[in-house]
Amino acid sequence: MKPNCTNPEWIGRAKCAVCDVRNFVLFAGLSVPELDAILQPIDNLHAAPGAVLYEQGAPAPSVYTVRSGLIKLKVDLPNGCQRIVRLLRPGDVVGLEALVGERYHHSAIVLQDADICRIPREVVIRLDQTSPQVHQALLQRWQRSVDQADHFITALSTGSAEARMARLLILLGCTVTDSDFVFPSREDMGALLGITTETASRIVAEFKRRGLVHMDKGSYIGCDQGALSRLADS
Amino acid sequence: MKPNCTNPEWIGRAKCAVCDVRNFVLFAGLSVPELDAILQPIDNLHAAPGAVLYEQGAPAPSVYTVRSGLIKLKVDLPNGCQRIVRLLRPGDVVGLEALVGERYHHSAIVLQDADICRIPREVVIRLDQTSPQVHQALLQRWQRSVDQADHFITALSTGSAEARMARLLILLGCTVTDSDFVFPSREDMGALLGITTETASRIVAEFKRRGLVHMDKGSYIGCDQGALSRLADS
DNA sequence: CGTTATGTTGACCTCCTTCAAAGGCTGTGG
DNA sequence: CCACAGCCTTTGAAGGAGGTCAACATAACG
Repeated sequence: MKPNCTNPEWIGRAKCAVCDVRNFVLFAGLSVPELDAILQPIDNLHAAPGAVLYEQGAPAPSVYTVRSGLIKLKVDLPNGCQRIVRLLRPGDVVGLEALVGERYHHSAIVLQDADICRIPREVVIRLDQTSPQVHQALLQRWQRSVDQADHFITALSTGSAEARMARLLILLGCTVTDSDFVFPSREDMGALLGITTETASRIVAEFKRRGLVHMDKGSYIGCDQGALSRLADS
Repeated sequence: MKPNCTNPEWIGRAKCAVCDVRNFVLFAGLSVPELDAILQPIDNLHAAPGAVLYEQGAPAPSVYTVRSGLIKLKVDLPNGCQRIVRLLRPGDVVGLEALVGERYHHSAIVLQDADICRIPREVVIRLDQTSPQVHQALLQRWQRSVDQADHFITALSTGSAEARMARLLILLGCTVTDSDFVFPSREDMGALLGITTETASRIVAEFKRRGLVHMDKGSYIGCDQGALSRLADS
């Protein structure tokens, strides 16, 4: 068995040179020698749901890239409530604020079994300065964060609770490539959409009754994309 | 009268070397010779409320820096509604997506008399590659966009309409340095907070009755920051 | 001075929250 | 294997917050 990031058994030093997602994550475009020079401080992590990558307000020494799984970025509000402001999926970069600031702005928590690379900020800063490709990729990731935040405003924080839920399911449905996909908890759905847990539960239950989503014992099977899209545009 | 960006009469070629906001906008850190080399294609614009810098989906040739005034970024939703996803103020950069993409993602519209510099994307891209200071400033501006978007999610799209309005007034209150500050229309407030125009009007009227905000014929005078903060944290 | 946008207010009703209780799944220990 | 606790989901009932539609007031403007 050769060490390979795609092997779930293998945790530890990342081998980005043989990493399947290398081509669409941060280091796309680097040559193998370039990669070797910076691989040492990079760690590959496998995290189960509930694992915390970092906490809001904590010192920010590292940036993370998501190789598989699903991560939520959560903000604690002054009144004690919580709001999820982003969902991060394979190819996304987490904690970019580490490159320009001292502390993380959110708490990053694993929602679905995740394979993650942790990269010291100094490594990324140096690469950003020496490699035009990495630099360009970095700008694109930053813009991607902005786009995702905008999507949370326009799609998940606007309109009726039903329409928001339909849009969330469409967003999540895009990730259904592996069959072990599981729904977020109703509580997380509420925090994603700015509604209560009960309302989230009611709407999902109603969708199931209407045949818009199919699931067996909590695990996702499929959904009626057309009907959901119609609800989303209402 | 020497040509100076801070002179409202003077519109046209920007003289960033003598620009008062140079030190806190994009080109901070550049030497005067460096500035001279890239000033030619930069235009200084003075825009009245309602002016459109660019439209959502249009080709994106330029980036803008805000020297004074207030700009809104608006998104048109599939159902015909509109949502404001950001407010941009002096020191902010507008249309960063031009640097990594072909088209603008929002419509940028002037809310309050604005003084703006329009910079061709090629100029910024070149500076980004040649000047470490500009490069660093660019990353910070991008992160700032993310932070502002997050703030729209957590502060202006979460909680009761009353609490959102209080947070919006606090946000706007920070800009009250000049006395010609004017409130956004109730319609814009609704689009900012994800509520209807009528609800926005009701809440503002109620705030005025309760003495939380003071205004004379639509022009802002002052507000009770303490009481607003208490409402915002409810 | 009429005309048109914008702000305000009322009445009604829908949607969502709140509080409460019941049902289901999982793990643990007897 | 069963009993029980704990957590999450579901559902109910009541109330309130906000949307909708309409009328009216006020300011802006030619």
